[in-house]
Amino acid sequence: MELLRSHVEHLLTAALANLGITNDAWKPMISPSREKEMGDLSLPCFAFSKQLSMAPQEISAQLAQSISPDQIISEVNSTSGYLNFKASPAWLANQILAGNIRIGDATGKSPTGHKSVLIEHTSANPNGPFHVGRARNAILGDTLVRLNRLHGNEVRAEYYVDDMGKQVAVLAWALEHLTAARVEEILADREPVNPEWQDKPDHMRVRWYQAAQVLRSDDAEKESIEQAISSMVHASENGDQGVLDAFENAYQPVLDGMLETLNRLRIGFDEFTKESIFVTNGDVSAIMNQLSDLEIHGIAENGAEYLDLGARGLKGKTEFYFKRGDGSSLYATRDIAYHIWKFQQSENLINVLGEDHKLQSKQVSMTLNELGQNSPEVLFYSFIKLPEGKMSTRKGNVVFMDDLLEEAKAFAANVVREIRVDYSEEMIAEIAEAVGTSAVRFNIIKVSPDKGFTFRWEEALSFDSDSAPFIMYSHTRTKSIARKCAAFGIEIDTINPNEISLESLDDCPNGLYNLLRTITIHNDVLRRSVEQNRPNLFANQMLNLANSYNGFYRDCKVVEDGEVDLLYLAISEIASKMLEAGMIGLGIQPLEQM
RNA sequence: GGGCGCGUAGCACAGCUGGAUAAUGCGUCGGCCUCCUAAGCCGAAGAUCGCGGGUUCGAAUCCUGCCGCGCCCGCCA
Repeated sequence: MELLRSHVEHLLTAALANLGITNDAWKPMISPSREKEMGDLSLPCFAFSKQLSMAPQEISAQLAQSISPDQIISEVNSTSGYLNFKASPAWLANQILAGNIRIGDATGKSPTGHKSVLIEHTSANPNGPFHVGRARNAILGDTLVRLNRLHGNEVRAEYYVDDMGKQVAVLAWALEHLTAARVEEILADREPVNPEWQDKPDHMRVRWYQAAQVLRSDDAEKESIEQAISSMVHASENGDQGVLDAFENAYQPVLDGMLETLNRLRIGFDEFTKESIFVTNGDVSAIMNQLSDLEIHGIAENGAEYLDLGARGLKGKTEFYFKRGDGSSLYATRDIAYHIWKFQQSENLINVLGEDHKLQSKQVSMTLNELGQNSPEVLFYSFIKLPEGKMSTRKGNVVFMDDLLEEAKAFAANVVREIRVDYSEEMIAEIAEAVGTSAVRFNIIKVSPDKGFTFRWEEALSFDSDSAPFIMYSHTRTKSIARKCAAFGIEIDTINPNEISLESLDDCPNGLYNLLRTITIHNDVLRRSVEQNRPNLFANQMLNLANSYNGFYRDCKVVEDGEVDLLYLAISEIASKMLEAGMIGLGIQPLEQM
């Protein structure tokens, strides 16, 4: 698209000069045409009106008159004050066939070196299985990782393991002090564990955690329990290796279970960093000392220390505490140490956080700035609600990701079984797994992260035109065509794009023209999506690409009467590769057939 | 009470670096399988872009007030 833009700018510079406009202020005003019927790029002429004392319609009409179509631009027209440029189909096809449109690779094997990015996401407390709400973080974060790779960035995906807070302490305490029978007795009034997950430690051990939570609020001994937990927390914060080991033994199997769920969604990490490291290696106390030297630093009566971020413009609650009265650190303090370490790994940091972390994140960023550090980019997302209200583990008002994935797979299997009667059960299972997991991911990333949305089973399991299976389906059509052509003895890889005749494009079918145009802007959308950390923009582009391919499929028969149209085949193959790369970028699993 | 975010057809949402007739899916109504996979395609109906004010040649988009919803306002994580 950049090439088209610079060509249009070139044509316009001359045309506008004739009207007496010599500055460049109009250049950023050239934008993709909203009315696709009219053109690819448009220039609104309203702004020239005053300077030229002419009606905008008249200006655009005169400009259209003075610019004649060429190899690249097949049409220049003027409507209601807009000057529209339409790219020539043959030129578009030529660009695409010549490989000037980047297909990309989301696997991270071939970063083209835009920049390096460290993305931290998920970082969920290892105390129980993922529910749909917590999983939004992982899906959003992993998609960001993939899209950055597709864009050519070198990405490292990080999970920050909270291995020393109260949550782990509660879990460790429970595992040490409660028998299985006691746990079930305490949780007698709750839903039992789904037998399906009886061997999955995240589902099992969360029972201990939940039982402990009950005891902490109701039990006669709750004070001594609280004391026991609190002393474990303190010991861990002082770097007590015995306690830290006990914590690890408690949470590691839970974390493994959680990662198994993510793995099924094709979500993985390059590195796990434990919070405790920054305490045991001394970073945290060094930072507390630095913070104590800052001008905006303050001390409470009991010796606790804070920064007065109000002095730096923070509104609302302005004291940011980084040290407790007993001298120990807080979560946020350790987070600052973690960020400083992360900045040593990469200049560009992105965090994925729930909206409940907004204030905390702001405080951390401001403090980092005080220490002369940059602040990370943060993608915040709103929570997923259930029709009955907020998701709450305590009320049993949750949808576990493991259950959703099973449901999605079963639902997909039913669909496949119904419409592909000749498929084996093995094939059906494979397709259903891919469709189910892809659909779950896509349904979460297609909506804007700052929109809180309500989880509904019928929508999560919807495989209609706005979903991953729609994209997957278009892609399998490309595969089906390729197989058919191979059966005719055509080796796709041996086709030389330069030898394909573009003559037929003088009368380009609409479906083909639309596909060419969608392919051309594909990378512009990707760039925007990555730069703005908004995966939903690219998700939408992928729907458009699939939709355009379907139009091409309708209008252009690659194989007809036993004859293969090489131009159509070449375009179909490029669309296929672009679909596949984009699908991997969104975590959708491409299939040969479905 | 204060801070941040959201409010677009019956439902769910896109668009928000200001620009043309507000895009899409579900649902509703109608059409397309002797033709590369119909999980598809084509068409119809359906919107005072929460309400009021402002800036502008032009506002769903920017500013402001109000209303509604969400999140936060721990020496928790």
